[in-house]
Amino acid sequence: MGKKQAEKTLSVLQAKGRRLTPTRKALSTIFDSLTEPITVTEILAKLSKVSISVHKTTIYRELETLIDLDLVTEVDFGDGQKRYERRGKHHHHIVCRQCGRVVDVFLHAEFGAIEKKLARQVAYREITHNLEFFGLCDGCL
Amino acid sequence: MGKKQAEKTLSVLQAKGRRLTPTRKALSTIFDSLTEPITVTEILAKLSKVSISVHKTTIYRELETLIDLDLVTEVDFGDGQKRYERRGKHHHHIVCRQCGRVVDVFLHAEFGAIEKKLARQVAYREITHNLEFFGLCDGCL
DNA sequence: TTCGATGCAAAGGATTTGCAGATGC
DNA sequence: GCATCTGCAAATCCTTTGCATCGAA
Repeated sequence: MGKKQAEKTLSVLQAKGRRLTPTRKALSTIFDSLTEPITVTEILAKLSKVSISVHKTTIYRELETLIDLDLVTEVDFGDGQKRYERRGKHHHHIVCRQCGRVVDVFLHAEFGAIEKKLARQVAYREITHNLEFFGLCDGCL
Repeated sequence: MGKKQAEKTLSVLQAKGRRLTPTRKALSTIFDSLTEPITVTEILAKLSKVSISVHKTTIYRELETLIDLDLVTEVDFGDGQKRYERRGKHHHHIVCRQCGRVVDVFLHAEFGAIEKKLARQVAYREITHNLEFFGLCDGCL
């Protein structure tokens, strides 16, 4: 998926007056290597593998700034921990209930129609949504 | 919406060998009065209003059994606390980002089509989903 | 030098677990 | 009487906050 977006991320950070710390560089690289949303614990593990020891709190704060700058988004699989992925084309995910494997799902057209219909049904505006699918992947069947 | 489903709920509980405790009766009545999914804290507050003092733990355990018996479902608005509502016709919700007001949304037809298309795209089976909408309600605009 | 970044300890909030005592049936 | 319920204390987990120190620019 994304590769070399790390540089772009870092330059945005710099443009916004943030500093290019080692942690920040490493985290950006990690986001490039992802194929699915990642949790804070998983981020710490990956940093550890590269011999970078950072405090949990720092990661939470780092993610907060990345989200503020629209570089990263939060993903909620409803299992009590937040996941994060680099912001890109809007999409959803399907998660295997057994092994947790995640695959991206693109449903632009279909979902656009649903939101339009919804806007006609309810008196709400500026509608957004959170949608995730769950199932059993081929490997687990 | 639901009224007098309390009795049905209680008879199912009884049929499954559960006891009809005061808490259980009161909780069932509360579920009848709901117009939107409720949190554990809100349940405790409602019980308190009827002068019933129950421990938080009991409510968690009670909800667990109600879910096991398919009488109640969990709803996730992604704000860190679970919500519950009596199980009925499958639907979604739209939540006001400002005041939290919740309105039920029914999108059977449309969503059925989406899941079919999804099944063709990915190698996952027994697909379910979690979908909630957010927006600003007319009162808050 | 300066202000953002970081570590550490502690606080918070939701949910879970173990266990002894209470109670519906 | 017995199995289920319940309350209480404590433990977990994830995330946030306060504060003093460190370090990038």
